[in-house]
Amino acid sequence: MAVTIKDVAKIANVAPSTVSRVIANSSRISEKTKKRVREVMDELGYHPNFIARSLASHSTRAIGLVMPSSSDAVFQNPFFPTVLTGLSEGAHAKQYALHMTTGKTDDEIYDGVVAMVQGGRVDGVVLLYSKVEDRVISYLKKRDFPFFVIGKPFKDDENINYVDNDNFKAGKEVTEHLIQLGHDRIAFIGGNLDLVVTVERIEGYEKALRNSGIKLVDEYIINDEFLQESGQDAVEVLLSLDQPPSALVVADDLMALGVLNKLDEMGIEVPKDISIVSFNNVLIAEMARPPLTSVNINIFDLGFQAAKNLIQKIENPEEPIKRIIVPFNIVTRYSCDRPKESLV
Amino acid sequence: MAVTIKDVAKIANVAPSTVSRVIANSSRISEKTKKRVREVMDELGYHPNFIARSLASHSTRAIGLVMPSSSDAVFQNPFFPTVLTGLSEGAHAKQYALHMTTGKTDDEIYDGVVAMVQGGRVDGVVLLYSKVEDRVISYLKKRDFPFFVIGKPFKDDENINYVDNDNFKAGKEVTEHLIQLGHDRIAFIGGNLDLVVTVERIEGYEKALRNSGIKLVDEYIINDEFLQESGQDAVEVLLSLDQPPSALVVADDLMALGVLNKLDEMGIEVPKDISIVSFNNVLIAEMARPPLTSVNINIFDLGFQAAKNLIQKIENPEEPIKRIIVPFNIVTRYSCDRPKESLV
DNA sequence: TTGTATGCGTTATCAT
DNA sequence: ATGATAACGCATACAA
Repeated sequence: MAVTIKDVAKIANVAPSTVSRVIANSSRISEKTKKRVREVMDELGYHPNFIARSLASHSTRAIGLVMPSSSDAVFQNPFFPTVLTGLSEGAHAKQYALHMTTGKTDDEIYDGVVAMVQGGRVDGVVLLYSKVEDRVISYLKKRDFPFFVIGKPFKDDENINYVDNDNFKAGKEVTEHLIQLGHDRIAFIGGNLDLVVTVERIEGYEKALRNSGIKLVDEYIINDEFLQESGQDAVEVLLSLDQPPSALVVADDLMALGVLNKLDEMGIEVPKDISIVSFNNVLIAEMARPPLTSVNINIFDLGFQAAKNLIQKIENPEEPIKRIIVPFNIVTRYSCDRPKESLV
Repeated sequence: MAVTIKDVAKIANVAPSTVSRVIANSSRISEKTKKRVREVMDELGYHPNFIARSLASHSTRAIGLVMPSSSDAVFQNPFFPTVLTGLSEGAHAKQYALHMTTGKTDDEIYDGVVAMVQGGRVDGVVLLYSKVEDRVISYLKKRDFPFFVIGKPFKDDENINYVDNDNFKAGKEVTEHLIQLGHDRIAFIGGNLDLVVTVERIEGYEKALRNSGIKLVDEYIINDEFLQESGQDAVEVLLSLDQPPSALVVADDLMALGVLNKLDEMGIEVPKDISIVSFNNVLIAEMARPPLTSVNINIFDLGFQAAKNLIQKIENPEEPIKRIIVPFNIVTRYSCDRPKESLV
């Protein structure tokens, strides 16, 4: 058995409760006693037992992470490690640890969350956006358990804590960027329509077009999974139109890479023949040829803010519902240019 | 407060200990009682408290993950989420959860591990290879705490559980692949020499050359961080040699992407002018232009085996030291060809 | 300022 | 086959 509070107490000639108070740095303990006790702790290599502490104090100093199903494509996206880094630093700053459950199906995930929460393993939960949200969210709400969503929830978003970008605005600005360059045939290649992020970016895109008096073309909007293959398919469809677009708004860098490859295959040059802007600004945006103009959504901050604010909520349950909007900025690289007069 | 074992006991008219036995599905409880107790559990929505259980049973059913420092480049590498997926599935299969600590510096990481272990938060630990290993490993060994390393440890590897590929063999086969195509001016662009993986791949590379009677050229071996920029620098140096190489072995896909970009800039075509093979076979290997021939090291399995075998070790402390070698295979794509007679 | 006693929700050891 | 009771290691209300 490891050294416990009692061992320390015995050697320091104090009561266990005194040791406990020294650990908590209670103001009601004399400095002299503190010093002596601390020396003994060092001497014995004492470390508090988190489990016992949790049981007695009803607080674990751990926050639960609900991942998308591990079979999901999101896992392959560089978005994921980055947001994790942010979460991790946000948690670490307040001495919290991260606790993960995963599952291959939505049911497994749900069960994992329930076990984690009811089992008292965590003090709060962060949901990395995915489709399971519905059940998990309603469960957490019913239990009145502290949680934050990264990305905007499907519904009831006034009553749910979340951290997100202003994706409408991002979609709009990115489209305006292309309009300013002179484009008026702008297509949108997006992700899964079940995701709020996709819908909002499309709406921003449409708003920008409308504001500029450019008429919307239904065929210019294509949605599919956040995968690179779909990027490729989309390109084929778009470029076989009578009036192919001269610019593309692509909802994800990885998809944009697929688009880039397909265009290369077809002998179409970027940005000479067609312009591209994408979202997320992960490493590959920079490494693509040409380097992609991309919206930096500050993925790290998304995670960091989620952790930070969740912990605030945990430590102060009276905190009101919060919706944190992380700013974005467009990182201009070399994938956009003025339109050519004709394409193909 | 949540519903406890006592509440269930009271309503089911049994002792708390009986309920506990029902949860454990003890064979010494009659089916009739089990049924009744279970009904009450469902009725009340009972879920066992992990914390209390852990305290009493000295087992947390959680495994700790030691990440590289979050500022590290590894975090940017797609290797990371994939290995995490493997770990997660391996853990989940045995109903274990994952518990993460991270830190920005090696000291923070070390402290995190100590707190996690001494605090009794986890039953075992998996180290995702990094440079901190030294202190952390010696601490864990001293405490005789169950752990596995992903990747080969720096030293003392006969006494440490690890999961790894045969990187010597991989380096050798990949080089042979190029030799068979007719190359004899083959360079190696590797990662940090502090990493065992780098050293082993180089040794395999050298072995292959020696076996074929090709003499080693010092200038043909360049080592740097696992980053894309270094890939670029390396290319400049290599191609300015009197006898520039006709083929490159690159230790990581991400680096290879940097190499590819640089070559593209210089107007050198792959694989016509120069051939490339790389390692890890992450998504970008497939998405690069041209798609890269890469060594599939089965990253998922690295994680999965680590979790699985660690849990075995936890549940059966008598298990001997294990060294698990995960097989690899070369995935041939379009980045290799026969050498041209002259380059530049 | 410090000590004593009790409880947190389980599991485990004795009994019966 | 089941019940009573003592740990597990710590926090805290109450005493002193």
